[in-house]
Amino acid sequence: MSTAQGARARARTEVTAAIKDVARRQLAEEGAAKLSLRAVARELGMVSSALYRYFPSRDDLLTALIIDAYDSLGEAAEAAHAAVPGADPVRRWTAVCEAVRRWALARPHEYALIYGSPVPGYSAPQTTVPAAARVGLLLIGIVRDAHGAGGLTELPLPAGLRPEAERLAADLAPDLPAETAPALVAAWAQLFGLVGFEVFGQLNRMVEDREAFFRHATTRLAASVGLTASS
Amino acid sequence: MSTAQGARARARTEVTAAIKDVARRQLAEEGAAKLSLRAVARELGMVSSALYRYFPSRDDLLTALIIDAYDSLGEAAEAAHAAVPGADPVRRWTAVCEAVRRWALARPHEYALIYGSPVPGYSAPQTTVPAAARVGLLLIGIVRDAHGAGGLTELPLPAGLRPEAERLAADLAPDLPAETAPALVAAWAQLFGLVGFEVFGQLNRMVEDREAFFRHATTRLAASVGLTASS
DNA sequence: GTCTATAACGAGATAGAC
DNA sequence: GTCTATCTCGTTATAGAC
Repeated sequence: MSTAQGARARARTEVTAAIKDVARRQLAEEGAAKLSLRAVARELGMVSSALYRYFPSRDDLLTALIIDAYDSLGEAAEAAHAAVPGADPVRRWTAVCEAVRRWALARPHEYALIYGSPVPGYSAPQTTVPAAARVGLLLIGIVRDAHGAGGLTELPLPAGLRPEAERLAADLAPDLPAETAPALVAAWAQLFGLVGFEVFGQLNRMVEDREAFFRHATTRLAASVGLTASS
Repeated sequence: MSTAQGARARARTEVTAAIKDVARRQLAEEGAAKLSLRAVARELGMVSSALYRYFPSRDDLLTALIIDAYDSLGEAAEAAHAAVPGADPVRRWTAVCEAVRRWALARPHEYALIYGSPVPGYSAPQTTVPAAARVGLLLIGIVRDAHGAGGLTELPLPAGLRPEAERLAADLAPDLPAETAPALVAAWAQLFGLVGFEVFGQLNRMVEDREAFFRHATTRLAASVGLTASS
């Protein structure tokens, strides 16, 4: 973070990074459930007790890896969003979705860590929330911009969902019409359904041109939250 | 299977079932990655080598659990489908989606086994494919019936996706319009995105009335494959 | 033939004494 | 920080009971 750090502090961040790198490799080979401080220490030529100076417990190391993964994904999504020229919200939406997909395909094990099965015996602390929210906030921002430009389609909202929609909207996007909020949450979950199916192999032997399939599906997702082209 | 089985065969199926029951409990407690033949044997008062009469390897036990889970889910979905009175395809669609959701919420660990992160070092054999396909085939059948009744909405199909759409349609539903096939696969993946987000806790502290949220989202999924009410 | 139990292998994790 | 004794694991060979 800060550029001016003493040699001691720099050494500490370097060792911390090395620990996380090795842990990530173990994640890929054995899965998060078997992540073991001892094995990480062995691979680093350290003794396990030395690791506790950097991470107080295995769960804290896991938490750090989870936050890093969310942040890396969020960064990739934000970079893709920023790189889209023009103001077309559908283009921005699909660019973010594509970035999520590419990130997940490049790092399937980190994807599994944050969007796969929960790790038995581990419960993520609140610390992970801000990093986890980045992609969602980005998607909300796209819809908000489109709404500001007057280009949001109206969406259906059954009477039974109205209370929940208003609660959600108050939490997530008070400036958007209430019916947009559940549509956004649903689209967000559905995006990760599409990505997860590809990353976890459920599309094997079924979809071949995944690029085209995914692009079409996410374009229709954009429509499902009220976005229309070049508004 | 066959009702007329000797005492020997009955004993065998009973022991097989007991092994799987204990294994399922271990799945819930430790996760699939740590499923251990020895621990299962210990809990059954058997010796580990005896299990090899029933399952040639740990992976074969895992495979059996996976197939059972897919079949249990498929059965629940098919029962829900059969219980819907009338011919409204949207009602049938949402009933199947609801059944999938309820099944997953009641058995989160079995859900994780089939739709969560892959088990490290394990690769599912082709034997799992028929059981895994049941929910998908059910959804295809609903759309096919609606199409037969002349009640399918037209769907957009970008030029770039046409070859893939036709390949998919030839594989999955030759009697349906080509543009329906990718929409169906996408809706299928998105359904499990919605379910997975709820089961794995991603909706915690966000969506409260999950019943209403899910119903609305799956109703809109039905529309995304071309279904309309009471056709 | 069908099953269970004993014993063992090689590999890896783990706990504690030093 | 190191070493050792003791656990776990999947899997196999073998011998004996029904």
